[in-house]
Amino acid sequence: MENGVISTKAEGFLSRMALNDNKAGMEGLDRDKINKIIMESSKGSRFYENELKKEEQVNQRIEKMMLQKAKITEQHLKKAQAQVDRMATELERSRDLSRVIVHVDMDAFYAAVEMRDCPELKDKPMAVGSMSMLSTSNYHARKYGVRAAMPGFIAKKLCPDLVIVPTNFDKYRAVSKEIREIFAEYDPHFQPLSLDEAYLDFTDHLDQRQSWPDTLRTHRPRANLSPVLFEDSPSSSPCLLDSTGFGAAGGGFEVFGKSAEEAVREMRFRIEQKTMLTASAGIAPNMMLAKVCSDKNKPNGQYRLPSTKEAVMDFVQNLPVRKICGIGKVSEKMLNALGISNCFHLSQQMALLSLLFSETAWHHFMQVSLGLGSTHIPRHEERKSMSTERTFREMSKTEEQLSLCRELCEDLAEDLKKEGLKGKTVTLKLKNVKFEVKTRALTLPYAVATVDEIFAVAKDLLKTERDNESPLPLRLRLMGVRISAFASADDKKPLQKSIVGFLQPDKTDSSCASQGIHQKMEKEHLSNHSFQTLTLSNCTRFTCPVCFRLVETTDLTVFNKHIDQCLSDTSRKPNQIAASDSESDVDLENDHTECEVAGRRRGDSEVEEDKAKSSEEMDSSGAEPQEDQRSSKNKSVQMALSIDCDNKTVTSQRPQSCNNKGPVLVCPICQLTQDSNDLVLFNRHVDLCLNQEVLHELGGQASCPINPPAVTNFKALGKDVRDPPSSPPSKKSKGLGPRNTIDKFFR
DNA sequence: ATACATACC
DNA sequence: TACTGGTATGTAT
Repeated sequence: MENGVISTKAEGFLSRMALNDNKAGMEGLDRDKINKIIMESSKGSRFYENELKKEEQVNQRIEKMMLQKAKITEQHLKKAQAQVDRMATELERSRDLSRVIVHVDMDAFYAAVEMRDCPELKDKPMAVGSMSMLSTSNYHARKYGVRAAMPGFIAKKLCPDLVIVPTNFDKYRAVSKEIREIFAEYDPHFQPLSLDEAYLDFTDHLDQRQSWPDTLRTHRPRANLSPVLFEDSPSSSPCLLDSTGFGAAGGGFEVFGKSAEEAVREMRFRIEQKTMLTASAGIAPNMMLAKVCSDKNKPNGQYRLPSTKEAVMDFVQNLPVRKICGIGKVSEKMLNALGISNCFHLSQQMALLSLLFSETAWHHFMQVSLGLGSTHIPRHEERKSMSTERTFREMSKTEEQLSLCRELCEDLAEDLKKEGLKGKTVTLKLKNVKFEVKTRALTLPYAVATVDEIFAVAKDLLKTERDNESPLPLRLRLMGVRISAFASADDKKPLQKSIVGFLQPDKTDSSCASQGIHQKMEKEHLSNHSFQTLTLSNCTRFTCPVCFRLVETTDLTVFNKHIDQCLSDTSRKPNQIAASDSESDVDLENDHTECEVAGRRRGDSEVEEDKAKSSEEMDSSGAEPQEDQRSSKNKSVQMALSIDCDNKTVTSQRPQSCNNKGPVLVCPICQLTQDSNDLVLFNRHVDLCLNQEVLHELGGQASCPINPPAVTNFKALGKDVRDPPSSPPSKKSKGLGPRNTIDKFFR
């Protein structure tokens, strides 16, 4: 409690709105006065009302926790304590103090860049951002309580003279590149956390450094630097304060020592020379501690925590929990409710925490309270999602929402393309004018990347939300689209393996199957191999992956020709695959790019089809041509299968060998258990799955995001498959012609 | 798998 | 007038 989360009764609740002065340059502010202004600026706004609501939720969580706590007996605690102690011993044994981990963080990065480039700003309170939101503020502005994540209009009330500079990301990125070049010299495997921040493992550098001659540790000011950026900086690097001319005349060299502190000081010196911006750093035996340390002497300072257990424990005990990366506003408040405000309390209450928090949470607390953290920096991790979102003034018109949605999908598709990624899960994010946030996601059985594919899903999700909104319209202030579940090598291999297994269930032909596993093949080749396996195991007839017809030949060339034919039919047919492009613009009345996603969660497609079509309707199902509506849904699936080749209904076949499968059929492609034991239906389902996979591999042009139905579920296929959203034909034929593709596929 | 909350910059 | 945008992860269902 002495940490003073709650300092005035006025904010007895609403800790989320109050000033967050847990930040360098914000010590000793008149918090009450500042909070009063913040509250007055916000009160009554929709934002404020929503914060109130969220605050209430947190309070209830805390209440629930306190009730739990009340039920805990001495017995429980004793047992928990024993477990905690055991674990502490275990963790203690794993303590590694041998690494030297550094966390570097540029000081007020965006603001500093702007000040550097506009000297006018240097002695003014300034912030980077807009009237709506600030990204960061300089130290002068922080004295007024102006800080990152505060809206500009409130900042202006706190500090009427505040200058707000718009963000200039390209510039920050350029500076970021410069500092990363320096980081790389100390640790080629450094981990960037953002444009201005990184973890480095200095251990190896320091080892080498011990044998370096002075010359390698000597650096000279390259240019005259302006006076310190921050008038109140506690310290500055030695030897760069010569404002009279070039460097420190003659004696402007500095030889840096061999210690960790010296190496880090050198790195910061070089950053300042190169960018005219200052950085702060923390040096510690692990990442968790290094991060806290870098904040300690901010700005333009560094702090080294010695690599001894005593120093670490001493440091940690006095650490407010809020300083720990991962403990934010809410966790802090929950811990405070238990009388825990620093890490000493944390260690004292560990048994209790183990009973009140999830395993991951209390394990984290445990590590923190022992001063433990990662001692090696994880290698660059692959991204797990990609998203784009936009805030705007109230938007209620369906057509505007749709076209915005499409725009977002376009941006996302473009970004995906840059990184060559495809994902299976599309998530739509909506925030209404009351600041209530909703996310709606759908996972497809295959990865997608194009605008049309993503939009088809996002639009469907949006439509569903709109349909469920009780007093229409949907009044939005933000929309976002995210894609995740990226297709990766890890993802593909087991999948392909299972296809092989499926195709040869009773053959002991291990040579073929194991080839697929042993040979290190690229994704494309892996699938290629699967089809070879298919054809080889079936010797005289090949199944076309596009039209599913059996081709009676032993000659791969002949078979390839057949597939080429099918594929070129695919891209030519104006009414089918390629049809949607010309009308891809959002058009409420004639939106034939609509691709219903089958198997939707609420199972409401039948309901939708019955709905009367209104002029404001996103749904275009009512306007769909009815010619292909079948009395038998079964038949529509067959139609779906035949689309790419011709109009004939084709029954696909599978090797007899799979007829001896047991009664429970699991599709090897989508992994879903099928309800029916009918092998014909089952085969058909697998065909559909395979077809989609393959068509996507062949260039992603030919299919729309349909969930291949379970054998008992044939919803919504007839229409969707015939009228899918697809890439423009021009794009399709470019660079990825059928000929090339197939050659690559089969050779 | 989905939805929502928390956290970080 | 006006309270972000991008990513990861934890928690609950």
